[in-house]
Amino acid sequence: MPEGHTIHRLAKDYTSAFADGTPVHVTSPQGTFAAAAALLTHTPLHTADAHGKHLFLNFADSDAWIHIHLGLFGKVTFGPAPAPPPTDTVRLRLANDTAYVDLRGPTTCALITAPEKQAIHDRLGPDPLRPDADPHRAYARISRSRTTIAALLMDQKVVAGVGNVYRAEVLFRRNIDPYRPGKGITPAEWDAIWTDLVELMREGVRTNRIDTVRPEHTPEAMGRPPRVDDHGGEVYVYRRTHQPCHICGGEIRTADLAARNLFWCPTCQTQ
DNA sequence: AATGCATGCGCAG
DNA sequence: TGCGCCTGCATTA
Repeated sequence: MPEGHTIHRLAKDYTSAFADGTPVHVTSPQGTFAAAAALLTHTPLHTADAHGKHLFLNFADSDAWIHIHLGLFGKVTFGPAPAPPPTDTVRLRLANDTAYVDLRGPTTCALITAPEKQAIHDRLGPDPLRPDADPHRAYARISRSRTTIAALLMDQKVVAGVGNVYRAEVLFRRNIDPYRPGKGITPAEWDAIWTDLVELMREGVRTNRIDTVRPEHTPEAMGRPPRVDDHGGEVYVYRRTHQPCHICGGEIRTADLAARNLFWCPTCQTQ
């Protein structure tokens, strides 16, 4: 689930469901966050903010923030009131008269101060989904680095919010060999990657899934049988190992890169 | 029932 | 580079 688009979407969804000025019932059935929940409960949610894969919730009359990071398998479930009895893995539940939302399995769910929140912003790279993002900051690091562009795109200090799916897909869309060192990436190439990330991730926020296949390459447009990728979006290479490339028909390859699975088409990605 | 795997990340060495 | 951590689901036995 969680790449940056998911988190920005969650910020919107938390806001629209709970930041209406009415008090929110905050609980932590699983227990770990119970003390903090008790401090915040019965106050209204004020704002939600997202930077990369980090989500922040702020409650009225409090300068503290709930800092949430979903990690690899954190999940958030929204539903209408009345909320069902929580299962014992629910780390954080918000509930009001109309809705509830449950958080399970996050790497992080902690109450932090405003300076601590700022420190997180400071250590994250520009986020293609934030209006204040400066892509040149990312390029300054990339253009100095001998690390592969595939690894750099996953480094949250370089770019915030890109995960394994967007990494693989944007490199495919730009025909870029994932193993090229960052310092070989030209300003024009980085500009194209960044522009593509902005477009793809905005679309991801809107649809709440990752679709990267251009209209002219859909199975219908290519005269191929319809296809459903098993993670809920239409993609070119992510988890399509040994399947035919939508464009050249060659086999999609996979390899370990920095403890993650990399997917790419060696025929198309030669730039 | 047990195992493996995942769109993540921080830490030790 | 490898390990642990958070959870749920699919696959294997």
